[in-house]
Amino acid sequence: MSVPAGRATHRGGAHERIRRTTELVPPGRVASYGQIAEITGGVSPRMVGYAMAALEPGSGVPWHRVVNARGEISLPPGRGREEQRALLEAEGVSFDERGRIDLETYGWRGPAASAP
DNA sequence: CTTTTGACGCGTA
DNA sequence: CTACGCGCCAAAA
Repeated sequence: MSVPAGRATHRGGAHERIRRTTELVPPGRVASYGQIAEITGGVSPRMVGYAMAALEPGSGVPWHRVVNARGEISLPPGRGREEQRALLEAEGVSFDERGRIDLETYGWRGPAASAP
């Protein structure tokens, strides 16, 4: 164990771990920033947002499946808000009149839900 | 080394 | 329902 100690079990960028957790979200489902943070561990919901903001186009990360705790798209208009909604609707995710997603229906159940 | 820049969540009124 | 404040931390220049 030649690890410097401190930090989580793995080192590397916090963004990298967040990115990996985000990639676990299956199509047609959405996860909140807080949920991604909780699953990643050791990071705050804020950090997830910061990590998403640092993503590059074509990174392969399903960033569009990350929404806020209310089931709304957090991106500001003109910054990809419409694009995120279009991507989600293409996966079968429905929005209500207020532009919100029912997390009880489309919310991701966590990595355990993907594994029997 | 310092400074800048952000895609949140939650409590309280 | 709205509004405001606080906590939180990293990566890039």
